[in-house]
Amino acid sequence: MTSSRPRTRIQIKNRAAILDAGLDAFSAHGFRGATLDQIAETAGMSKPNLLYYFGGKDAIYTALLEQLLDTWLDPLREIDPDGDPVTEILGYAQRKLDLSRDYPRESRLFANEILQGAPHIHSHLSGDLKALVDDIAIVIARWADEGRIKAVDPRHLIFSIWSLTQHYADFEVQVTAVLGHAAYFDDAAIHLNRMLRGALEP
Amino acid sequence: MTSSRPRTRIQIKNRAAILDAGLDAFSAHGFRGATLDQIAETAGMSKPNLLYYFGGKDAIYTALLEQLLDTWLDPLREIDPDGDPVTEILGYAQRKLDLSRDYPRESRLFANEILQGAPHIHSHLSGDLKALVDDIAIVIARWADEGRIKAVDPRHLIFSIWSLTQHYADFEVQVTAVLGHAAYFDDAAIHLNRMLRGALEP
DNA sequence: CGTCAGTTTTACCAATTGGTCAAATACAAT
DNA sequence: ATTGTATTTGACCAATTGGTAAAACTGACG
Repeated sequence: MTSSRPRTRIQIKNRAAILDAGLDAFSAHGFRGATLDQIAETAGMSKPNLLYYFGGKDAIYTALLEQLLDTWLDPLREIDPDGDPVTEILGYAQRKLDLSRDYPRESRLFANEILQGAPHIHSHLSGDLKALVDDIAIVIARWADEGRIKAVDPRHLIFSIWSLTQHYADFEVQVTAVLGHAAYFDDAAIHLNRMLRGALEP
Repeated sequence: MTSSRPRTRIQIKNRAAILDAGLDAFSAHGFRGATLDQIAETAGMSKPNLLYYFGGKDAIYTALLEQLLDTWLDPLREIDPDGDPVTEILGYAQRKLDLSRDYPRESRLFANEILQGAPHIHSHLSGDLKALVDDIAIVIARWADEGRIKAVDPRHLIFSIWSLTQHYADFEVQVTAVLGHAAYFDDAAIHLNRMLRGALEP
């Protein structure tokens, strides 16, 4: 087992290297498709050495998922129920798009986990995540009732924002191939802003 | 090697069973994560028997991808440049959503392939797919120029429709967990129709 | 210098994986 | 019934996989 917190500098460094290598592997090949040998090599150490820091493949994967879920929902929590509806929703979409741009591997790790049926985080989805979405949905429903945004299904609006923004990380290869160039996040931001504004402004 | 076309009834049946089992496995675990043993068991035959019909793991995967790409783009081709813009675009989105509902495994297979960097279909993406999107983009750009839909980046609009609709297949577990129930495609259709209409109608 | 926890390496293992081969069996046409 | 082809099986294999055990090394501190 892994001690709850790393102590020495070398532990901090090596655990970070392993998690980074694991993120590479798991986000690209999924849990079963990634191998410890591959992770160890990317991390620049031998497999037994890697296993000195993490109890096993599961431990690396679990650590990555926990670390991810911790920060993944923050943008949603930042929505201000007392703010301007369109500004708040567009701001949330922009923050999610920023996450796709800055943490594409994390986005793909999450996508892989969901694609595989979310075996490791199913309880999180129907627990914490559902509760948070339920809260925000009430706010959005109120905004719609007050006529400050167009009528909309709050939960499906949230799904839409998730899909629209995560797509640019998860399907990066396809987006790049179709566009013929790589730096598309600014254009995506303009497009999503304009499109969502059109969909929301009464 | 596999003969180009199956001949006997038993070949047709067994090849279909293998492809179906392979679709289960590959869509859930990706190429590397799926195993021949697993596919053979699901298909109800021994591994050597399976390998009598397909040259190897790659052959099954490739056959699935080709079969998929063949039909995946059809909805896009059905867009009528001379039709009503909003009707055509909303109709396309609806057809894509129908695909997500009726062929979720195929959608996940595609998502897995892209997540892994599209090693098997990269040339298809920057070839056929790009060419087709380029064509449609011209039509959409004209519609926008003529003021028949709001100003929009045509290619990013297509990405948006892809992400919005495929999300309901690829992230099914998450959608179900957050909603608390499973039959959501009718609601999704209403939501997407309303949202896209708001984003497009001038 | 010696010591001792912290770290790394070498050698290894059992299970799984993709795949082969030849023998055995089912089946269709004569 | 017999023959030739299509199909299936059982035995097997080399490579890879996740993981272990113990020896060897490192470096800070008394």
